[in-house]
Amino acid sequence: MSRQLILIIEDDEDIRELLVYNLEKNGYEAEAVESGETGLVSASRRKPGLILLDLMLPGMDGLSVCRQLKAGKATHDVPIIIISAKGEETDIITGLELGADDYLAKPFSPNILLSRVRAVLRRTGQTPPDENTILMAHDLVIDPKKFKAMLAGRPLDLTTSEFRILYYLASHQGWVFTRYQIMDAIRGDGYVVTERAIDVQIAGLRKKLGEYSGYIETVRGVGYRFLE
Amino acid sequence: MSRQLILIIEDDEDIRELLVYNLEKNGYEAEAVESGETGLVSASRRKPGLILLDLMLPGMDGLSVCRQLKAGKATHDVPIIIISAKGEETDIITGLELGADDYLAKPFSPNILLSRVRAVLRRTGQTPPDENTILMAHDLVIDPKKFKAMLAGRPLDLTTSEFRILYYLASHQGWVFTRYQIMDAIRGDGYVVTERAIDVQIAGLRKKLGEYSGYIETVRGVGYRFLE
DNA sequence: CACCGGGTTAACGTAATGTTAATTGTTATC
DNA sequence: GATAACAATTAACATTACGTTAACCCGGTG
Repeated sequence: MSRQLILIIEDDEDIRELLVYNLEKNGYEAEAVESGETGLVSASRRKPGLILLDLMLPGMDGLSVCRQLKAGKATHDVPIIIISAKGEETDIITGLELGADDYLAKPFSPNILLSRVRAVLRRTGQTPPDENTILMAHDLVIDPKKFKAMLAGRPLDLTTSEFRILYYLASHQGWVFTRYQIMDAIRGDGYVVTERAIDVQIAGLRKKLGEYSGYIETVRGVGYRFLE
Repeated sequence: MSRQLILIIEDDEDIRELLVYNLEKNGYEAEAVESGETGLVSASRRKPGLILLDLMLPGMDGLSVCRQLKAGKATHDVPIIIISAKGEETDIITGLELGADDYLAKPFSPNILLSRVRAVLRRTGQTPPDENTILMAHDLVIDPKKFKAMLAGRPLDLTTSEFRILYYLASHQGWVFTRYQIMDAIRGDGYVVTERAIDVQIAGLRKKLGEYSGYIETVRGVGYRFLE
């Protein structure tokens, strides 16, 4: 395998240099651009093995870039690590839902950066990315374009919210999300509900999953996760 | 990296010389002062890599020195090892809670001294992990995003509190924590419980760690620490 | 308007977890 | 080796978090 190219989309020059320096020192090839627009061009031209994407960009914002990358034929299976400042929780969640693989909170140390990079590359290297944005997890197939989910071959009749919850959880298998993270993801920022409301949704989902209800695990004191 | 400077604040001349001698013999640069006041000045001037601080000082007492060091902009991330005579366990605990990294009970052997010094210096060289980095320690892997801990390849079934304690301790290997520091870390500041309550949690953890229960060491009279 | 599907809440039972207090075991010190 | 201090352990008890049901709310639609 040739050296991995990592594309950095980040407007802050210091951070850009820090990233390039550390990645190159560790044997990666790094290219840095400072705007979302050039990032998109570069991504489809050079097909990097990984993209580090700042969410806070002047002009075209990070989330749009993320969306476009995931929509582009040439780039939709390039893994993305989101870089974000603190207090951008909602954006991180949206980013993850859009298909980002991980995130990195500023400020971060070189060590953390590298371990994340390695982890993502290891993960995505093993499982060659699938054709569409269709998500497959165990016996579950979720097609966000058609808004349809199939379980072991039979279609699942889900409400919109149920679908979104399932998609959100399943798109990050094994990760635990708090009830409020889930709510943010499906209803938008700061939507206020009782914790029980989420439980009820989960209960509905599980009922429809039938014998596969175990796909959604509850993590006591924390939240829920999709089985890994 | 240049030679590490170690600042010693200790009024007893014999001990001071013993320390300087042993440290210099092992390649460290050592500076010794005999009062808290001069210690503070020297600390902010020369920015040592480590401070050895006697708690029993004439004039300004050691705990105040510790507090000031931790309050000072230039010195607050310099690691501190407390030196104390026996029977000052209360002071050790306050010192640790003020932010000291470790302690050394008099009388101590050169070997112990050096191993503590090395341990602290090694630790401070590495960047502390943030809330969601995967942690690896010995045969233990802890993934806070998945809320999952693996021990020698097998998943550990922990309660939330156990998980938090383990993560907290393991993310600062070798660090001694008082029972209340541990509680503060997992339940939030000022949560009130009996000391025994923490012991019980630790006991549960150790049981689940099985043959690896030794990962959590008890430090008599002080608290607990994760094996280094 | 009345109905319907989807979503939320409130109430309550239950299982899991955490805490206490009492007992036993261990370690350090004289 | 006796004593005191501390830590581990146990079992009873208290608390918390989750799951579930049923009632309610709301917007859309016949």
